[in-house]
Amino acid sequence: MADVGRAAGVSAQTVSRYFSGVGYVGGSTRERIAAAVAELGYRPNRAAGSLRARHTGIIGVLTVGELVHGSAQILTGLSQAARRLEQTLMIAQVELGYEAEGWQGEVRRAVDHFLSAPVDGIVVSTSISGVDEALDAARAHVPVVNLSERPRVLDGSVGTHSFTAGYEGTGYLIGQGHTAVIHLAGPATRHEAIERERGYREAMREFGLEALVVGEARDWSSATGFAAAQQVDVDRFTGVFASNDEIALGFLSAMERRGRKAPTDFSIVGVDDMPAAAYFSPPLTTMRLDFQGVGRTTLQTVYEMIRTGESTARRVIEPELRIRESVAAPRDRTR
Amino acid sequence: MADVGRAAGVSAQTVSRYFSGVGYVGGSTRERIAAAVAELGYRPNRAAGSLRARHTGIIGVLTVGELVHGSAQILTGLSQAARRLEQTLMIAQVELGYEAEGWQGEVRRAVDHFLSAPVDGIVVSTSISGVDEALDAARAHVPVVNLSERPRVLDGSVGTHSFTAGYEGTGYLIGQGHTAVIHLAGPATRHEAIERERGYREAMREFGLEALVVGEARDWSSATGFAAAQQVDVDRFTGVFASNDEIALGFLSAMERRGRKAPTDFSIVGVDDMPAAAYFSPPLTTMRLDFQGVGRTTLQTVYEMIRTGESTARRVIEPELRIRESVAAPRDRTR
DNA sequence: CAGTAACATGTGATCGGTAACTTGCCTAGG
DNA sequence: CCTAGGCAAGTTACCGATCACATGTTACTG
Repeated sequence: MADVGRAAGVSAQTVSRYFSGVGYVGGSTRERIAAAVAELGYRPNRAAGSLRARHTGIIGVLTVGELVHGSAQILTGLSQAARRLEQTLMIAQVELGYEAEGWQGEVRRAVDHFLSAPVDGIVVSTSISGVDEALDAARAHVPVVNLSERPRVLDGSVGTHSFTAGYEGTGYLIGQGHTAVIHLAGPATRHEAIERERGYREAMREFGLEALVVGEARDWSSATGFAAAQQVDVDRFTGVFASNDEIALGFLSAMERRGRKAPTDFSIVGVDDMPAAAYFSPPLTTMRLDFQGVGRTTLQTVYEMIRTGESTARRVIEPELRIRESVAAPRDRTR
Repeated sequence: MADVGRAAGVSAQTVSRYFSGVGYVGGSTRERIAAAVAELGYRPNRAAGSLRARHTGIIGVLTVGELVHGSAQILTGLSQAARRLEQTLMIAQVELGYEAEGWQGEVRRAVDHFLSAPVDGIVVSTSISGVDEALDAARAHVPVVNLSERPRVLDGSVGTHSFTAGYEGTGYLIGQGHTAVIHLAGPATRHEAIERERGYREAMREFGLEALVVGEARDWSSATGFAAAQQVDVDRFTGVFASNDEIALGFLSAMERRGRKAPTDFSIVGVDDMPAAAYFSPPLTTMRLDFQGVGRTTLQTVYEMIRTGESTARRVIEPELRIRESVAAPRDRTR
């Protein structure tokens, strides 16, 4: 900055004002600085600036496991909003191991990494049981926004409404006349899966129907749905509520091998509305979740918390039923 | 650090040595520092450190458009490798507009943002025609690795081999007896799409067959494949090579509406091997691309370039045929 | 036993900015 | 005519680390 100042015939401090926009810089001075900047190819060094200013404009994003549809879309939304607010995203990924021990340490490491950067705030994308605890250390230093279905601290959290997705998805099936509706659960470690199942159970209970959860999921993959379809008794259900589209796809695939197609032999609804879902065979009726929107409001939320120092109230994004062709009224089996 | 040093009875410089690992720190001193660090909850400030040290350990990742299967997996690979090498990823996204003008400026803005951070290196994930030029400014300051099919500067670039994907995917169809093979192209702005088409054309040419590209793609989505299927003459082909799995899915879906199923009525092969592809109806034969691997070697490459200051030779990851059930020998139409 | 190398630590300058305060000018209001 | 306040800059200290260099100790070597 001193060099630029010299070239423009002003002090470094004035150049600093020119870039930061705080304080006054005269019109002609402004032009001379701009010229000097262009000529020298100068760019301010944010690492230096943030040292004295005590904020970096960096927001840490913690992701869990590989980026699949939902988390990738969330990240897309986060980075859209970050660009608009001129914040920088620093990402750290923790591998999702099944040995409970290792990954808590991983989270702590990632948090340390962030605080050391240092970041102005942290968002935890895709939350798992137990992250909350590992995050308390960070809360003391910077705002933390939890993108979670069941955050331990409600304020300053954002989430989709997975319970509603489960409740309405199942309700739609029931509304079409299905009474034997089974559920294909997602991984039990994930809050989204737990809430969707809870929504399913609640809907079934309200209508006096018996809930039945099929299979055991280790992940959100189609393999999970495929495996569930292989062990299910095809005569014991007419409706299926799947915890996500990918699982629904696996189920569809396995049922096709067993000679059953939706919506004639059974009906099915998923959750997510991944882009491919509209082209499944049949096109899948599903509870759409606006992941990009979730990402955007999440970033907006940390940003506000950073600026104001106060937690905002919990924000929730509601799912929306997308009717396609995988659901029909059940055939009368007694005939 | 001075505080920690005081608590441990040493100078700040020794604490610095303790953290950085360069220079000598005695055993008992090391323990006292560790104790002081734990007690004070101290964490070094990397923004400060990098100011003097003149490197930040941050690598900028430029992504284009929203994170879809390929780019999301690449990012996953990048961040896995980053964690292992103790590098930090800073991501910036540029929106993929169709007004040629705007996005060149966007790239320049993002590069500026990176250089200003400042980052030690830049990787450009998912390259488009013209990014190369916008990147030259950055090359003067830090190593830039281009994740591209046709980089303008070959050294220090990484890519998948899309040409091979096109060539072998088409070749497989031909090998199964198909002579009328059409191509569902990807967006013409993307190098991957161009190379896959080139591979397709080359294979057709070698066998003396006539190439036919159907439809016009604006993106990689299923809608593209769906639209192509609607305008194609079903009697003029038996084989289909799609530029990616998603497009193949759209095509499958539209053909099913027209009463044609693979592999009985036609055969089709895609590219990518997205997780869902194995559960399409029918399970899709496709050219698998190891995107996570691409991400990992890309990050490894920038890292080496940062350390050594020299460009590495171009690295290419080869696709691999995954045979499933969407391809069969063509039915004899004359009968 | 002097000389040298490895070990262990400290001192002062410095990286590139920003905060806080100060100075000087000009205009408007009482 | 004096003063308050907005405007336009400059001065100095400081953010939290690392670098280059200096110093003292111990161990080994010939």
